[in-house]
Amino acid sequence: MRWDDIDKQVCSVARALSVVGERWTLLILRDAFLGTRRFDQFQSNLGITRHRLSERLGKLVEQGVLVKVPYHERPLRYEYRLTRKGLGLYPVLMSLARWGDDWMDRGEGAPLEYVHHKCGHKTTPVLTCGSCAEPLRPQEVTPTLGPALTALAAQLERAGELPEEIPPILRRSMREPM
Amino acid sequence: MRWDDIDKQVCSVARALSVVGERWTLLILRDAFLGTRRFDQFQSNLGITRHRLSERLGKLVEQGVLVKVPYHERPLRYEYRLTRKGLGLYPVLMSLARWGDDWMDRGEGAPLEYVHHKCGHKTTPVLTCGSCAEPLRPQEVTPTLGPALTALAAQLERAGELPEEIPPILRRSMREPM
DNA sequence: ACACAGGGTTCCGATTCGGAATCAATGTGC
DNA sequence: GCACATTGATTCCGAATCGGAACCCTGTGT
Repeated sequence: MRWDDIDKQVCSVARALSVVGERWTLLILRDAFLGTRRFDQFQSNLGITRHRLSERLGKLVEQGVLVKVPYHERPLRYEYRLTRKGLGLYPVLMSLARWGDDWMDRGEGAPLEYVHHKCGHKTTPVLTCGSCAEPLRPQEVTPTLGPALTALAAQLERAGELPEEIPPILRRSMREPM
Repeated sequence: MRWDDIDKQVCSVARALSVVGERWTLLILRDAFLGTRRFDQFQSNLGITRHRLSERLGKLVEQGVLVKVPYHERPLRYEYRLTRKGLGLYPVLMSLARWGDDWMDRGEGAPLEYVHHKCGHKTTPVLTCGSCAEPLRPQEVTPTLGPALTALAAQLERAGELPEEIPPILRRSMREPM
């Protein structure tokens, strides 16, 4: 399978990665969350080539993750800002940063720390359950078929499909996790 | 800058991506979290080529994200299991999945849902502050220099550096975020 | 008229990817 | 004993992607 076909999969992770899964894209977004907005700032911060940067920014705008906002008329200049969709990637970036802090440290401690305004403390981000607010651990979560896959499964059943025609995501979700 | 040099950056996101930022790697890990363990299962679930899969698995093992555990002697066969380091990526995967559910839906609802054993509810993962347990929003968090960067900054100051020699991450972290 | 800044685009050689075939080490069925 | 399957790793090749550098365009400032 070609990489550009992953967005066709019935899998949210695959679909997310079809937008942010290319080289540099998440680093561009990290910079955006730290306040970078202009083409040249991105370019010199990241050390990405102008060509690649332009390509990635274009795709992110196309996908609604960033918007081009004019900050200067004549000559018309745009800056790139996170949309609500883009801001939604905050947990992804923070989780990556936390994992990097925890597991990729070189003995000098974390590069950045994060102060949470509400409580005034340095924060350690934790993924919690939206229902009970407990930390979410992989061993304590069971994936089940959601609407999209139940529909698909029913459809296949009506068609009287053979086992080997079950799409990967269904096969996967039928096994016991972890 | 070449992509394989990003692990040299003083940035946790960059370091994390040097391990999990290549094509397919996060999809392999998604499968691992759903219970996939054997080479051929990964291969047929993902539709990745054997060559690429072997390469990616090798790197993940090298980096300590997966371990090869023998599940059959003679012929010696290994399966790939998540280590503690690998399990630490759960928030990254869940956040990606949630973002995909929220923003990449095609009108059929989520592919998978997740039941949390503790509370018995379908869970929506939320990133919260480890200190005050409130949801963590980008606007309410200020990044500050951590140990690694304060040390670096002090070092540069002693050397009496010129502004343009300030490394990207420092330049970034000096600007006002968002 | 000339240099400069911001924001790209074009071109080219190098790297990586995808697909398919091949190899290899052990079994298993008959 | 021999064909065959399993579980991978390895090789080869054409296609796609990447990295580096040069070039372009619009407007400004002098």
